[in-house]
This record gives sequence, structure tokens and C-alpha cells, in this order.
Amino acid sequence: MTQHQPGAPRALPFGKLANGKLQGLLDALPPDLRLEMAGLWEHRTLSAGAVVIEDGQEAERIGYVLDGILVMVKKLSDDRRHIIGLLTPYDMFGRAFNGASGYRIEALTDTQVLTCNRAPFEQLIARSIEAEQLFLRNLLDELDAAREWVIALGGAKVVQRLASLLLILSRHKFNGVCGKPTVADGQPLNLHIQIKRQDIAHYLGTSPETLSRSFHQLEDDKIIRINTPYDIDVLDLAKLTEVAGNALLRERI
Amino acid sequence: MTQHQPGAPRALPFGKLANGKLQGLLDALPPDLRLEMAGLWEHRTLSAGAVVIEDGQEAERIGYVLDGILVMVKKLSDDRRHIIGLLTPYDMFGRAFNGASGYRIEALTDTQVLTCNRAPFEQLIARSIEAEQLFLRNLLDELDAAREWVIALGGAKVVQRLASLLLILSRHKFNGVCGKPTVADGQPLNLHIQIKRQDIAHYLGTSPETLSRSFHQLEDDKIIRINTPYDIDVLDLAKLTEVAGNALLRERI
DNA sequence: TCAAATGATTGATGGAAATCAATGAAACCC
DNA sequence: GGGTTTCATTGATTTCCATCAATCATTTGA
Repeated sequence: MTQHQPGAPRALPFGKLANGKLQGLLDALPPDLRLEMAGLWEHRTLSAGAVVIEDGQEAERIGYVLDGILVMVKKLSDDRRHIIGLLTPYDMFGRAFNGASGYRIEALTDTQVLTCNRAPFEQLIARSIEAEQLFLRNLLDELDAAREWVIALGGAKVVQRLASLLLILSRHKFNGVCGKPTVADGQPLNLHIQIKRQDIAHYLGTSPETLSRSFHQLEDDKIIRINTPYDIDVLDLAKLTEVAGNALLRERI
Repeated sequence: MTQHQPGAPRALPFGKLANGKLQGLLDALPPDLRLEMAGLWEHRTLSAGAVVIEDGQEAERIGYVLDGILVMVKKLSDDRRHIIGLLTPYDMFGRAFNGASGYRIEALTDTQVLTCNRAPFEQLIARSIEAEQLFLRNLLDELDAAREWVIALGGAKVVQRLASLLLILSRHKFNGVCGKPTVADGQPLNLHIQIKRQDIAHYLGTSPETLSRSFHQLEDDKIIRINTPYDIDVLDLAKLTEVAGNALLRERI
């Protein structure tokens, strides 16, 4: 997701969140701003399918993902949906300084987020160099993530692109908080994908039929196990990486 | 490219550059900072193929494209190259505030850029709210651009993806500087694509042969005219848009 | 000036994927 | 419960595309 040097701390706006507080951000800010920033944010729990930010409307709230997965969905003129990207823990969303959003943001899974109003956030950013830099770094990380998707979607065959998608989802599950693996290597990795096949298909630039065949091809090869269409175990991360045929993803897992 | 409200000027760091000066930026800055910002930038001419920023190394210079096309290339471990995105006039590049870049930037064509050292640029950004906002907006535009590519590359068929590419290139031409159209609607729109077919093909995830056929399919449908492989007239923007969004090109013509 | 090299195009073909059509399978609603 | 809807899957067929190969056009170099 990021392009930072190995070993360097990742640019997280809020750092370690194990205690449920904005520890990292507070540390980075001068004491007088700590209380103010902490007071801005409000914890929210979203159910899968909830619309966080509606397409086209001014985003009045800034958000930060604690747990779960959000999707950015662009609605096309002919009623189809096109998924632009995913938002996973440590990602920020919203449109600070940038007008209305061109897409809708939905909760893909049950999700925990922090949100705050846009205006006071922007004001605080403008006053504090430290806060501004955190915001900038987060923005640059988002840019890296978007470009990672470009590479993932560049795969020639459908199984390849599907493997890339599963890898990206796996990594977020696998890395846990602040890079700590939460699942032992070699164990099945359970993915709960709360998204219709049709949407995944569109995202990967293919049809639901071909996508279904690709899923079952991976299952036949003992790389994944399909418990239900929305509940999948990754059995062989190494093979999955191989199928993806993508060096970028290979390096990071 | 941008998601700003209609009518609002696009967030360009330097605005109108017809006179070769940083007119727009100067206007946006307080008088005392104008001279300082202008003094930072240095005009450079790059030959096609030149490496602007090497993969993995700290980018010590910030750049801004005046003319030509730069390409962001990710080198994969198995020696293949994957093109992540293009940089066209008014795009900024470099890694201000964000460590080393994960990809290399090359000049695809003879290119004119403005560059400046990273440190003084960052310092000026930190001192000036106006400069900071210009930078932020540019960054947000880049993010929009990257996500636009995700949509473009999501097209199922090659003609579709090619149409998306031509549309994105057209918009740069058509919008002109600061959102003003430079070409009347309905007129042929001339594009100078100084990229080899092979590179375009790779970018769109296809082969040169199929790409060539797609180009000529668009020509047969009177949507474009191919003067030379590098000089193309867009005859029908509406149809081109239709093809980009709609997989059904083959049927009705 | 003529080779040699590079890039663009065209043709032919096997394999991959879109499409059409039908069946399962589960959730939902009277 | 039974009927309807929605989604996932499977099969059959057509279309598309990557690949191999050859040709044409343009540029390059001795």
C-alpha cells in the first residue's frame, strides 16, 4: 500500500489504535492541539451495505477506517456500477479541500470508522504543520494504493486479476494492526467478502459467468475454498501469489 | 480529470503558462512570496527516453509538466515493465513529503518540465497557506486521475479501453488551460500521440496487433482519423464517449 | 544509395472469454 | 407454505483476442 522504505514507520494518521484511542495522532501533535483533535472525532459502527457518502454530494464529513472494508463506487449513466477502489483500515476518505465527491462510498463489511466534520478538520490542518503533514502523507498513500489497483487490473487473464484482488484483501486481513500478522503463516485465511459477484465481475472487467468459473478454477486447484459465495478461505497464499503473477503484490505480502 | 464543480477553475499549480511564466501561481500567492516561488523553478528540456526519477531512490526534485508526456513505470521482479500512468501537461510529479518513489519516471516524448528542489519547495508550502492549498488540490486531482485510469482499464474490450485513453488525452487538449475550451465543439480535435503503439498496447493490457486493429476499427466507424500513427484527429467525441462506456460497438454500424 | 533495423499493419489460428440460455439455490414476501 | 425475486452457477455457442508469421512503411547507418 505504501512506498516507504523498509523499516520506516508507515505514515498513519493515528498510529496504533489497540486501545481505541487516537494515540499516534496525539503523539505527533503539539500538546495544545491534542485535546482539540481528539475532540473532533466520533466513533461510528456501520452495517454492511450502508452508504457512507452519497455520490455527487458535498462530503461534509471526513472519515478514517478503523476496521472493515469500504468501497468507492462510481455509478455509470446506464445504471451499472463500477468499483473504483477499496478503503481498508488506516485509509482516510472524504473530500477535504476538494469539493463534491464523484463517487459513492459504501460499507462492504460491517465497519468501524472515525468521522469528523470537514470544516473544523480543515481549520486544524491549516493551523498545524504536523497535522497537515499527516494529512499529506495519507493522501500520498492513497495515491499509491490507487496505482496498485492499476497494476492489479493490468493482468491479462481473469484468474490473474481475481488472484490479485484476493491477495489485496488477504493482505489487509493478514497484516493486522500496524503490520503485525494476526494469522499464522500456512493457516487458512478466512475472507468475508460482502459483495455481489456481479460487482466483483464489473470491477475486474469481466462477466459474472467468467468470474464464477475463475473462482471455481482456484478452488479446483486447492488454492481457495468456497464455503459460501461470500465466505472464502485462502488455503495457499504462495500459489495465489503465483497465479496473480504480479511482482508488486508478491513483494509486500 | 477533476471532480470540481462545473465552472470552477481547475486546480492548476501554475495556471496559464502561455507566456512561459508562472503567472497563475504568482497571482495566487501573496506578493512577498511571488518572487521566491518563481525563483525556485528551473526550466528543463528532456529527450525522449530520459529517466527523470529512478525507481526506489529518494526524489530530490519536484517536477511540473509543461509539454510532452512522461510515464510512470513499475519494474517487476521478472524484468517486465508495467506502466502505471501517464503524466501530461499541468501534472505534477515527485514525492514531496513522502520518501522514495516506488516507480521510475521516464520521458516518453521530448518533454519540457519545470523542476525545483524538494526542500525549499516543502518549506515554502509549509509557510504559505495559499501554496499549500494549491499543492493539496493538485494532489487530489492526481488521485482523481489515478481512479479515472482504474475505470478506463476496467473496460472489458480493447476498443473500449482505447476509447477511454483517447478521451483522457482529448480532455487535456479540449479543456485547455484553466478549463477554457480551446477547440469548438464539433470540430476535429487533433491529438499528437508521441507514444509507440507497443507502449500504448502495454499500457492498455493488450498486444500491438490487437491495438492496431482497434485503432482502425475506430477509423472505420468515422470516430477518429489516423493521419499518421502518431497524429490522430478525433472526429466524433460523442461516439467516442459512447464506445468507451458501452461494450456494444460492433452491432449497429 | 542501398541494406538493415524498427515499427505498423495485415492475415491466420487456437484458446480465452463474452454472451445467450437454462438451472440451482437461497432469501424474501405475502 | 408456496410463489416471487435475486443471485450464483453451469452448459452451449459465438465473439474476441493473443500469438505466430509475413508484409509494408519509415527511418537509420555505413
